[in-house]
Amino acid sequence: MRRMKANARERNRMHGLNDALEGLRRVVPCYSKTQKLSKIETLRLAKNYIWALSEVLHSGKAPDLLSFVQALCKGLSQPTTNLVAGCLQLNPRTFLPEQSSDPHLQGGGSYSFQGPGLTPGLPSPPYGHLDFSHGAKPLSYVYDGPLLTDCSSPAFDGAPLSPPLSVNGNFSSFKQEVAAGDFPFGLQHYGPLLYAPTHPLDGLMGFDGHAPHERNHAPRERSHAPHERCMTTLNAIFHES
DNA sequence: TAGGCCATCTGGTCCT
DNA sequence: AGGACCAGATGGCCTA
Repeated sequence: MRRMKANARERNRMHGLNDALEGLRRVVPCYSKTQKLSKIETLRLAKNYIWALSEVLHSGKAPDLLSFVQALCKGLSQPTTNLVAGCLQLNPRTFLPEQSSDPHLQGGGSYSFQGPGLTPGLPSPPYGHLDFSHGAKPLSYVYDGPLLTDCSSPAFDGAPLSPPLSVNGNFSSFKQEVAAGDFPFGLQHYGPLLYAPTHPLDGLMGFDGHAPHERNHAPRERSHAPHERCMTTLNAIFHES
């Protein structure tokens, strides 16, 4: 009997852990209900995302899109990298050195974006890590197509991405909390690029089409303090640049 | 079929 | 003593 009770507690505990992880999935880039990131990839992407945003805050400058995506993808598996690239409507081959024809990407060298990287002393992921020999590239380098997101149009030439993903899944959980012009983390900087709608929040529905209010969340209290200060700072940074 | 991912069970350890 | 936390083992499911 004690063992059964302990098992039930452990089950509940793990469910709580999974719920928290699902919450994390919703706030990192590329949230999709149909193509869920694995637990480990969710944690890695979250770590990269935090680091990339911190870097933006620290530097006070808006990063170019390629640097940002590279930071996000550092240490991620190839499928997850494809997913992130697909979310941002980029061709992963344009920032994966082993797949690029760019002479700058050949002959080794390390990507100068000193991201979170691998924890010293810990084994490398089995799938390797991104190793860039070039610095940031202008946006036109990575993407020369129409800049408006249209999930129905081919965003890149044949790179496998199934099912099609929308960047709009990103930040979807903030939709109910953020007013127009107050987009989290200043990403309205990329509005014309990433969001087809004119309103910065119009595109926040993920491609699998659930609205945040459909989720079974208890109404959350808005926390104004550090979160909003952060947003304000980042908004200012993106607007200035 | 192998490998990745996951949920669950289980026993050990630590904390209250 | 009981609960929380952790890591190892196991089996199921899915995909390449």
